Formats: sequence, structure tokens, C-alpha cells
Amino acid sequence: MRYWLVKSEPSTYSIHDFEEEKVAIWDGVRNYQARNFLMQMEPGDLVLFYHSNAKPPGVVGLARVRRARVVDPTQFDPDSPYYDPKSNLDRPRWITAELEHVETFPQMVPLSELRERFSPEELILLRRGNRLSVVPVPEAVFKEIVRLAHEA
DNA sequence: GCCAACGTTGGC
DNA sequence: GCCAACGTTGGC
Repeated sequence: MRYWLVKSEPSTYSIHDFEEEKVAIWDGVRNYQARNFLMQMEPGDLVLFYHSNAKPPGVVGLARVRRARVVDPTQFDPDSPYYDPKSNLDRPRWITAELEHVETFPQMVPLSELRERFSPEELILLRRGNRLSVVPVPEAVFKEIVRLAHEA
């Protein structure tokens, strides 16, 4: 059982979109390091949902891995912005996971608070220049973030 | 809107 | 294989 954080721009796909849809294939990730993390996800893993490019940016909800190592269908769709002509059906290049919505937090945990409470060493998200849209989160950090999201 | 950081592309 | 140019991410 592992813990993760995924980023999404709310203007593209927000926690509210996810709450309505309930289940989503986490498609469109086109970075090998992020993909390698996606491929390590297992059913039952818990995933923090982070709004990037938002005002303010921060952790806004919780998801759970429903299916592991799902082929990202958008890589084969010429009409998709995520189409990858170099991928092929026999050896798909982009593998992801299917997530289910667990909770939209009663209060978001903004990036500024994450910076106050955690170090860049323990939370990859905080490392300078980090652009990975999928990162692992240590259990203790995960639990603390969930606690903060429910604090009165 | 700015710009630092980073990834990718393509000429050589 | 190197690396300059370019594109993207994402906080501010």
C-alpha cells in the first residue's frame, strides 16, 4: 500500500469534475518519470488530488487506485491532444491507472502550508523546479495532509 | 504576464 | 552523442 499525489489544472480537470465523474482513467501524462510512478500504482493505493496553476494551488481531495497499469487510450486517438504517433498497440508507451473519487476535502491544504510543514526532502512536490505530475508521498506526510484537510 | 526550471527535438 | 533552440510547466 503506497501513497501518491497527482496534479491537475482545475481549468482542465478539477476535483469537482472528478467528483461528478466518480471514476477516471488518469490519461494524458506524457513524462516518463511520471509514467514510471503511475506504473507502480496498485489497487487500493491512496492518491492526493492537487490543483496546479490555481489560486491558490494546493491539495483539494482524495482518490483511490481502482485499476493498475491501464493503457492510456488517448495515445492512439489522432483527435486527442495527447495523441502519440510513436506509440503502437503492441507495445503501448503510456500506461496509467484508473482512479476513483473518495473525497473532496472540506478545506484545501494550500501549497504555502505544505511548504511550512514539510521539507523538500520528504515531499518531492516541494523540490525546486519540480514539474512531475505524479509523485510518491511518504505515509506520515500523507496522513498529516489528510488531517489538515479536516481540521476545524 | 513573467520567468526559472526542465524536457524534448533536431542539426551536426 | 552533444548541445542550442524551443516548448511546457507552474508558482508568483
